[in-house]
Amino acid sequence: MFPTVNEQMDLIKRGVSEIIPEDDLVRKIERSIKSNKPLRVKLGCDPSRPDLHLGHSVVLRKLRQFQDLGHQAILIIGDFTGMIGDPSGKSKTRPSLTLEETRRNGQSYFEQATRILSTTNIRMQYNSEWLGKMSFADVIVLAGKYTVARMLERDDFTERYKAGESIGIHEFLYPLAQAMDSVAIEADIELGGTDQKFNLLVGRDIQREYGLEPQVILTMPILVGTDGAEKMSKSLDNYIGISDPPKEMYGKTLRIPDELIYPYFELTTDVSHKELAEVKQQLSDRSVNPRDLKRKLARTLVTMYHNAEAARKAEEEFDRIFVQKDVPVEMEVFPLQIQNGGTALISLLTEAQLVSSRSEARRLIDQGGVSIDGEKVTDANAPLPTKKEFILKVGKRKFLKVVRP
RNA sequence: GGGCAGGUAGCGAAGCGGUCAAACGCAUCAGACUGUAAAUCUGACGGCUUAUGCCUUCGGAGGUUCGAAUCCUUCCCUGCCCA
Repeated sequence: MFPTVNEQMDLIKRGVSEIIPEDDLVRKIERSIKSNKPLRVKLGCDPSRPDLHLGHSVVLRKLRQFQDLGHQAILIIGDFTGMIGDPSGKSKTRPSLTLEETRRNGQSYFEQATRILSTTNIRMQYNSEWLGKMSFADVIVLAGKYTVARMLERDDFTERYKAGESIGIHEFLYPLAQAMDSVAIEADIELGGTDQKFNLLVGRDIQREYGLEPQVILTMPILVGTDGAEKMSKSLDNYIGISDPPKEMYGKTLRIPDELIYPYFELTTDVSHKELAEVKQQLSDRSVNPRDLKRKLARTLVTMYHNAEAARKAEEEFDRIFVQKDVPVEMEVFPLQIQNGGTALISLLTEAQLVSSRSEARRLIDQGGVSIDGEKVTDANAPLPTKKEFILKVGKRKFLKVVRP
């Protein structure tokens, strides 16, 4: 029923950053084969930001591989911490989510995750189920199993401590809470990004404390965002969402810096070892225009999350707009209200929400960022064309078809 | 509980009675160049019917002053040291 140990390890090791400890993993797999029992592979999810992007896909894809090998995927929705509200770091005390909201987000997370995961051997659990039942005494007992010194080993704690920044006591509790998830579901393996390494390791210690066999931890590289600098995240707006419409997904991909072409191929697509090596070669000897590799990457991604036809169309549209400098085939239509005065263009820009303030509209016009039917508008007070409809372009890629009633 | 140092625009960080909507850097946006890449250059970067004009901002609330981000009072928040 299960592939052999070697076959399994071969697939599992692909693209991972670390497996700790590797021989324990081998042992667990051997035992799973012998007893014909799937391993429980855990992945924790944060329900406060339910929009999944390629960054999440890296670890989800790894989880999918475990499923394909016949193992059991367990998604833990961290609704408990979501309900408390996590004021850690810079983010001002995040309003706590209600139970309803966490459920809704959890559901949405699940739906998106199953664009990558198989729905057959998957389980989703909310951690409030067990964390919510713990008494204060239970928490103190749990807290007693770890020490401040060990907590401070975590990189970001060390740094913040040295820098004299605040660290809330509850922040020490989160790794422990996460560890309790592993205890509750008796995880065999826990996946996470490399930035999760510490938390995952705490899980091992705490499982041991509760008399369980420690989980094997498996970390995946962190995907750099489209800005080429920071970790991909929605709040930094440097992400490619797995639910992004084809055109957007294609466009965003083509806009990534060249250095990301290889890592993106490696971490977010299924291309074979051979193709990967080829890409690497082509990038280093410049035998292929990096743009073409990027186009291939973009097509691959759109095909994965949509389909080949969508990818073809997205590429066509992209070329149309940016290579031929033409306008999109379809664009949003804005019915023009009756306006008077010479500032109608500014009003139009704000009303259509293409800019956030009138000052911004003026600024854009002054800088040549606005055009009507391909003609740059330089005078903010120029009247709008009187024709029945015209095309407004704002910035590099915002188009609007304006029609008169 | 005591002492000290801080809280300035998305972030970092100047300013310490008028010339401050607030230097500078980063991020961002627009333009040029390109492969809508990178790098580079130019400009913008609180809001308003664009105006050598007005309005709202420098943790909160009061106060002193012709005038406050800058001085005083008080409150809140953060860090460090001592207990």
